[in-house]
Amino acid sequence: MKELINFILQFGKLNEQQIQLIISKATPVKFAKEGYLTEAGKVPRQVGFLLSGVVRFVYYNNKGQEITHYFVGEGQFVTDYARFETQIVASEYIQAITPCEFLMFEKEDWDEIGNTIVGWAEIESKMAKKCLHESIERRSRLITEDAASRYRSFLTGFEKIASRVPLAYVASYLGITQQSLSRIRKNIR
Amino acid sequence: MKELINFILQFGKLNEQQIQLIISKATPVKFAKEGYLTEAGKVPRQVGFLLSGVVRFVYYNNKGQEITHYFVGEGQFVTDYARFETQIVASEYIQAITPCEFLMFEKEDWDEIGNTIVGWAEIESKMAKKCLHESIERRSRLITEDAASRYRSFLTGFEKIASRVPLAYVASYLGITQQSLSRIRKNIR
DNA sequence: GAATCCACTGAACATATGGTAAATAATAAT
DNA sequence: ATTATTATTTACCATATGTTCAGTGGATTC
Repeated sequence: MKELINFILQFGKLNEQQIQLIISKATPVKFAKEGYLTEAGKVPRQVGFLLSGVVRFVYYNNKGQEITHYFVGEGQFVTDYARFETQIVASEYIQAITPCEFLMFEKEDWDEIGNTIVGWAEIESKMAKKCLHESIERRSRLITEDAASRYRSFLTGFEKIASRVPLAYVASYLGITQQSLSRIRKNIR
Repeated sequence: MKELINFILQFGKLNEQQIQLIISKATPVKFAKEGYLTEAGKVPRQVGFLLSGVVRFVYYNNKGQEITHYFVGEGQFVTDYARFETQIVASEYIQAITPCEFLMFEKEDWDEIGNTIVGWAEIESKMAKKCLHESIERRSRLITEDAASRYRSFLTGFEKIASRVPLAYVASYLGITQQSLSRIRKNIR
């Protein structure tokens, strides 16, 4: 629980009562490897705070290609934010790459937290803006760096999880083929 | 003013009093072509709602290359959100590509709006999440589409402003050189 | 209206990455 | 252990895009 609270405290203050409210709504849930936290076509009903394991965000683009667009490791919230909030059918999958442990929040409880804790919307807004900023940075790398240097950025940016992610997913994330990434890895060492 | 209010109403409800508060804080401001709304190294003090003109978001990456990472046309808010909010020194420039007319909000007034209007943080949060979602989509195109098809996406996605943006900026946005874009344009027609 | 500047186009060659197909290596299943 | 399955590496050639350099056309300035 400590990880969860500390994570949130990065974005705003909470008093003891508010912390207790959050904790009271969190349910420990485990996912097996390759389990789906969110599936395209379904409405996301939960947000999870990832305690252990690695997760990827996946979708199929209009050419039917599977794109892994992000990885999340321990110590982050995981959900299809936009669709969770609006309760619209998701367009992406969130899949456990390794076995995962979450602290899970149901939509109703999450809403209660939002309605009860003054300043919660601001906390969420800050989280979203941080994600936005990171997303812009990632796009930037895609434009200005070649695949080898993007792979190096991946290795440092996802240091703790890099070794736990299959190469094919990493290649998709980097925007190259598996074969290219394999070639790059050979030349880097 | 109508454009401004309608834009905000997409993200949440406002009563008449709240609308009046927002209007009372908006100041019309004009920018000449190539003027800077925000400069890297300075703390952004304003948010502008763009009434006419086109603006680009620019930064210099660690290789010193100038990257145009986004365009905004009429009917959108324009600022370095994250830096404006946190009042941290900006890392990017926001530059008028054409002469621009804004409804400008000073930081203090924007804060007052935020503190006065119940539900404002939620509105901002939704705006940020929408931006985040678009940002992810753009990254996706970069990964899965070749330059020609990205250019076509640009033409439709920025239909109203495409013709007003110099080719070099578009090329930078698409992640290719000016020469490549020129070549692509030749082959598309 | 000449001179200057800037945006854009074009061509020739270099290179990174893709596509295809196959060979190994690692992991899981029996 | 053996087999079956999946993940990764390799090799070959095709191609999109980069790089460099030059040229053209349209603005802008004097």
